[in-house]
Amino acid sequence: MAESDPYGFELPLLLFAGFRSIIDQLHAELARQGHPDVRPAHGFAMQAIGLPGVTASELGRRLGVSKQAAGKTVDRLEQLGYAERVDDPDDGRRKVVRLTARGVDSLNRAALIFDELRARWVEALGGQRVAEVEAALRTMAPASGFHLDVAGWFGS
Amino acid sequence: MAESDPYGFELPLLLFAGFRSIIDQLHAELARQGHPDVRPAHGFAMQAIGLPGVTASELGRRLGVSKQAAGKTVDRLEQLGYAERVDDPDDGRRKVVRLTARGVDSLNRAALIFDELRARWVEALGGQRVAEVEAALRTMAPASGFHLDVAGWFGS
DNA sequence: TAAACTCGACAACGTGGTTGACCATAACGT
DNA sequence: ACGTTATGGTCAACCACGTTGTCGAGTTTA
Repeated sequence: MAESDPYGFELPLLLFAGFRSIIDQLHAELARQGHPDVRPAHGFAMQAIGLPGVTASELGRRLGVSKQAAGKTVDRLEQLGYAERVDDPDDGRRKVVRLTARGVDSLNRAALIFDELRARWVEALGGQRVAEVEAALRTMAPASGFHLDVAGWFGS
Repeated sequence: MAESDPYGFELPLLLFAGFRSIIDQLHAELARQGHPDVRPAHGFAMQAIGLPGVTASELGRRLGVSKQAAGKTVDRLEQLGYAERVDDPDDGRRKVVRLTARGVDSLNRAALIFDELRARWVEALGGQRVAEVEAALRTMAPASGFHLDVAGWFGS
């Protein structure tokens, strides 16, 4: 049992608050830099698409959602000008989703902003403490291959 | 600039993975203990309702969403048997949302499970390291009064 | 008492998730 | 070579949860 000092429910709250504060700051800065329409979900989807591009089905697998849901996200990204669908010449069924120049730009900027935000943590806490937090989290919750169906996961 | 070791984008991923892993374990255990239908969003809403109960409008304020959205969440909780609406005798407009016995039970169980999950972190990392993580997060992202419109926030 | 505010509800809509169905195309096993 | 199976993309219907706008009923306040 853990009748230690803090209540156990604080830990998840803090983790979420940390996550949310970083993502909010990212998108505020992204908006300032010419990408006001990107939502968190779009950023994660674009990250999953990557430079080589993917099919909608594969995107669904990476994001942990159905291919139909992935298709809808691609629709949205296409409509916002961040991705495009091109026919695969080698496979008549496939349409490869690729990032547009604008999509790549947003991803590059996001990477820089993330580095900058982490630097602020280092400023406030020291590099060692931030590294310790990361190490602790890596131990308890590997961030590899997790699902990004945040909206659906939390709600319904 | 932060051209240190890890890429900055890993930190938010780790924070989210930590949050999600705790919440997922909580709900797996909650399901095992007789509450299979509670979703994360419901838990947060019930936490915001609390033992004294609130009006839907006030709940919306606490959760950072519109009163209509809060009302829908209450509909859902009512339908699941976790909350009920009772007329306020002192104010003909108000209907106070109160947790049912089942709602209170789920909240009590959740508190115990949260403590237990934190204890697992302490087992794996040591009490001091967990406390340091919490302290770091408290510094960077106070968990007080934040918004729980997770689904809407992440998506649309 | 009249005006202003608040609460709860209804409607319409946007976004993103789900399943189920369907057709076109590839890949595979006789 | 050909029929079966698997895969990819899309359409339709539905659900959950958020939004804004409107409205009637009840309270507060000037």
